[in-house]
Amino acid sequence: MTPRRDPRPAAERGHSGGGARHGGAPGGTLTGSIEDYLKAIYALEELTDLPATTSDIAERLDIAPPSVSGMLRRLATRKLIRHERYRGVSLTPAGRKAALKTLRRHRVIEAYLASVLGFSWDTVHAEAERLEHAASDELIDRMAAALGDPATDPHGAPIPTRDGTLVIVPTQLLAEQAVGTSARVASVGDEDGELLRYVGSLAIRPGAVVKVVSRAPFDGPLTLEVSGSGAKAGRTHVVGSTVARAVKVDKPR
Amino acid sequence: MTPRRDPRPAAERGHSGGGARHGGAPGGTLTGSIEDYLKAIYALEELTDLPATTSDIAERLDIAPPSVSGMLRRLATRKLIRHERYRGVSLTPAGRKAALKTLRRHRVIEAYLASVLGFSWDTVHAEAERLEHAASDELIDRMAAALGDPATDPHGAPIPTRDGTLVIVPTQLLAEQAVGTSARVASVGDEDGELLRYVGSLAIRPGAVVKVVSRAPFDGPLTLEVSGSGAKAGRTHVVGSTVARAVKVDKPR
DNA sequence: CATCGTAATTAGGTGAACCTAACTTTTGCA
DNA sequence: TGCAAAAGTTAGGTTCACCTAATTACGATG
Repeated sequence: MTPRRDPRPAAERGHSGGGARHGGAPGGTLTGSIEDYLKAIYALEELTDLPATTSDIAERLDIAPPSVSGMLRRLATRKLIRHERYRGVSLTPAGRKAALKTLRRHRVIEAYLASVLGFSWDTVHAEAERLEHAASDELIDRMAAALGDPATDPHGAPIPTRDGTLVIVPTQLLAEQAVGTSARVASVGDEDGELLRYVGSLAIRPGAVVKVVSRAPFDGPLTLEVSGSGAKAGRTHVVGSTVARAVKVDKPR
Repeated sequence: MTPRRDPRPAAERGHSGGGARHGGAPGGTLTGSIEDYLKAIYALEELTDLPATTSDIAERLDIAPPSVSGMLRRLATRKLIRHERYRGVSLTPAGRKAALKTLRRHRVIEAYLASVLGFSWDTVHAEAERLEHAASDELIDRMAAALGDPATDPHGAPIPTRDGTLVIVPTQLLAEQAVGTSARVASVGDEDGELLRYVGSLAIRPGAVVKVVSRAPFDGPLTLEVSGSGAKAGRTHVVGSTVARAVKVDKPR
């Protein structure tokens, strides 16, 4: 029960304000905040294949644009992003690596919570969002190992490997499937819990096979028919055009 | 994949600096920092049955005394402690409740990491120290349930229940046992990983029965003999006077 | 090609949680 | 009982990550 901490000259302890207070940060020296920015920039780059813009990042993180500008300067100083003033930002290799590491943390945690601890897929995101900044590499690896190193999280999103590789299986938006064809749902957006509860109730989840019955123009809603033999099989439902990504199938497996 | 966050008038978002940025804090509205202070104050009160002093808190948290003074003022404002200037601090019922909640988080996490994910008892403390501020009540309860609501953590410390009750089994320091008597180890301090590896290697852990062979005066080291039938049984070892708490036994169970 | 709207930045500010240096209160001891 | 050492507090400063208001750059359009 003896505390007896190290008697460093006190000038060398927590010293710098706010952020990560305890020395034992999980990954490198990145604060949760920085990890969130990198994740957002990564996601935006993925989405558009173009440099992420200040206002997109701001909207995504629910932060005012000037705050983003300031943080981008810091990230550029740390060599995590390239930033051309008034243009946009893109991740450096170091930044991408950090982003993928955080993404791995997030998705491993989601998978573990859902598989082992019985969390529903609409609640894992919020929980993972906080835990991903506190969990050590060791913990993440043990959770992943306990699941047999899963390839995807509960929403179907691929989990980057320990060495930072992300296997991207090409998918299309369900809305991009030809009307009348069947497709196997690959993934569903993970952030909107309400949406997840809704599509879950329709049995639209990764692995489900659905047929696109009709599609309204201009990104309008889709009408889907759930295939297979479940209780919900054969029912048709109307959903938004961006709910899920999918791969075409010939025979419903 | 549509982010589309709430378009509040922007004056109502993260607004206040540093601390907990996203609204979804796990417990109440307490930051990790505040929880750490309350835990420390609780531990010091337990230890001495007297109000905790500024410098004790400072030493325990490895923070300069003036920083503690400042934080104590904030904690008093929030009605979590009572603070008499130049005297000391004691927890209010609200503060004690918050401290016990954090203690529960910490110990449930330790127990889970050790039992389910195979962490060694000398590494769980550091991991729990970070996770306890990020885990939701839901997660803690599910982890506890997965273990059948354990009564103690891997170091033998009691785990407060969901409703904030802490069952205290009276124990004495091993050093306080009469020489020649046997005692069952109840708990070992959880913070010092190196110490834990050492006493672990001697098979001194909760449940182990040891005999106090001799004791040097003035809180000097103890000589112990490990009872039972393990590989280490019968060996004698010399350890510090504060390594473990124990209860006397007549027949080694 | 001037202008106007939007996006991005700079300027200046806040609160949290830390720090050191200087000062005050308490306490232990001659 | 008096006074010095120890403990605690105040004063003033830093960094971080946010904010609003004001300004500047860009790019589309008449």
